[in-house]
Amino acid sequence: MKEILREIGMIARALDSISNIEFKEYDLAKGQYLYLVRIVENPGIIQEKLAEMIKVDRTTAARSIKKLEINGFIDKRDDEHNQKIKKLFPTEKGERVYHFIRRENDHSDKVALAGLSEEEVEIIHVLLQKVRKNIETDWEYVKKGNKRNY
Amino acid sequence: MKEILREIGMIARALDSISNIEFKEYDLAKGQYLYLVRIVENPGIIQEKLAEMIKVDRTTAARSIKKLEINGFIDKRDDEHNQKIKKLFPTEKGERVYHFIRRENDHSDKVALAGLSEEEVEIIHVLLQKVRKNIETDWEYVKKGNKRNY
DNA sequence: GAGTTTTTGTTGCATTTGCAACATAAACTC
DNA sequence: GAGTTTATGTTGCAAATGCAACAAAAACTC
Repeated sequence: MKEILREIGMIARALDSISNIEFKEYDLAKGQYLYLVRIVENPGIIQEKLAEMIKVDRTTAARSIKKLEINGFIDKRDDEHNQKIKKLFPTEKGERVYHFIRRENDHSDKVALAGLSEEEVEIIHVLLQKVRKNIETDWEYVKKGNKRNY
Repeated sequence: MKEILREIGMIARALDSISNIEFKEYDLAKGQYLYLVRIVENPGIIQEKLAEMIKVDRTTAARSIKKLEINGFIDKRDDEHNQKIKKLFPTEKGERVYHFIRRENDHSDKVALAGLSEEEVEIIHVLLQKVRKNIETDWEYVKKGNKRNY
């Protein structure tokens, strides 16, 4: 069995660690950059969907988002037709910081992909998307309290 | 810029989340499976190296390992020639649980790689190793307090 | 081999994380 | 449309996480 997932774990932890260190400069606490980029790119998204998108616990997302709001990076707005949901939008400050996050993330992407040809980048991208889709099915299944069989 | 790293982050969080839920059955707390598998596969490793291998903060590793010891999954042994280091070894209980972890991890690998051909699995494996090597350089650099330029 | 730097390990503290458990609006069922 | 189930959001804990700061052994420098 090829240990794909161990490699992925190492890469993800290393990157997350780097980002968290680098974003302290913008007063973003651990993990908050994840939420902010998605809110900027998907304005109006609700936190439940955001948690699914990022693959993080609902309650963790709730608290990170609350903190983003308190610190003025995003706004929560009521929906006209649905009283229950709160749509998320970036503030101007959030938009501004977004550009720094993108710059950093793009740099990390470049570093990570150094030495790969364009075709290889294309291939790994496609394959990773497949892997992600494969695994998110199980994630949702297990998160809902179901038991996998193996 | 291909968003490779975002895919990797999603996959890693989903997998980690699944594993943590599934390993509670064996009284392994969040993240502990990471350390245990590496100790079984690299008996005698010291915690500093383990932290580097996993790509986690030294102090986080220290505490996870302490808990693994308290709960009887591993032993810490003194080195004959070096008073400072403590070598880590699995106990019988640790070895036993290791097999369940491997079974689970192998299953996750299988799920993740469903629909990929053997060649594709080989390719993604090779490419991920390259990416991991690329990024671990930066991780060590930033963890030591250096600043990246971008 | 004295002095310096690096390696390895620890503890204190503030923060994030996530499961359980709850609340209520919305959607669905009959 | 009353009753049930699902979707969305929250709060209370208990635990993991990670930075700062410290300690001491080991390795290096001259």
